[in-house]
Amino acid sequence: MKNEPDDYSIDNLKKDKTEPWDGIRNYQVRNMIRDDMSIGDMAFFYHSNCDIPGIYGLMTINSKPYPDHTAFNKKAKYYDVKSDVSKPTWLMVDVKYKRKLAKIITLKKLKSEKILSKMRVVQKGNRLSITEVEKKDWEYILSLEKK
DNA sequence: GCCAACGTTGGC
DNA sequence: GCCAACGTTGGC
Repeated sequence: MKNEPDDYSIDNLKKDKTEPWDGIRNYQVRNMIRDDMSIGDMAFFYHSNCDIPGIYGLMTINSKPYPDHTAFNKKAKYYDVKSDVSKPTWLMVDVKYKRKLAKIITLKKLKSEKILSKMRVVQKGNRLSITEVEKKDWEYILSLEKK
């Protein structure tokens, strides 16, 4: 799950413990939140659009999907006039801090690993802020932390 | 800051 | 329903 550290980083989450992952305004990602996420699922916290893009920490999904109320707030950055309170377009989940990685797994590193080349996050033109991680890739990435 | 890639919008 | 124009993402 990507976020810009200038906006909200792994250190912010460490301090806050849990946080609503709001601001998703992409249908593919919305569907992933709606259909594919369960409480207790693990996720990587990825820093994007920064000096060193990559995986910085681990967190867990800590809620069921629920309406992203920031879409109803005219003053919010991600206000969406088309999302109706009675039938919300956008959803979010709460995430819970687990730990920071001992070593940042950089995007550069991910790209250099042939075995991970099928991961969406390393593919050209991928713009999804949340992408699925297969179990084998998850485990392989965690093994890189210890190298 | 540049720009490729992609999603969304809206005229037709 | 097509597609040009525009906006956004995010690596570099």
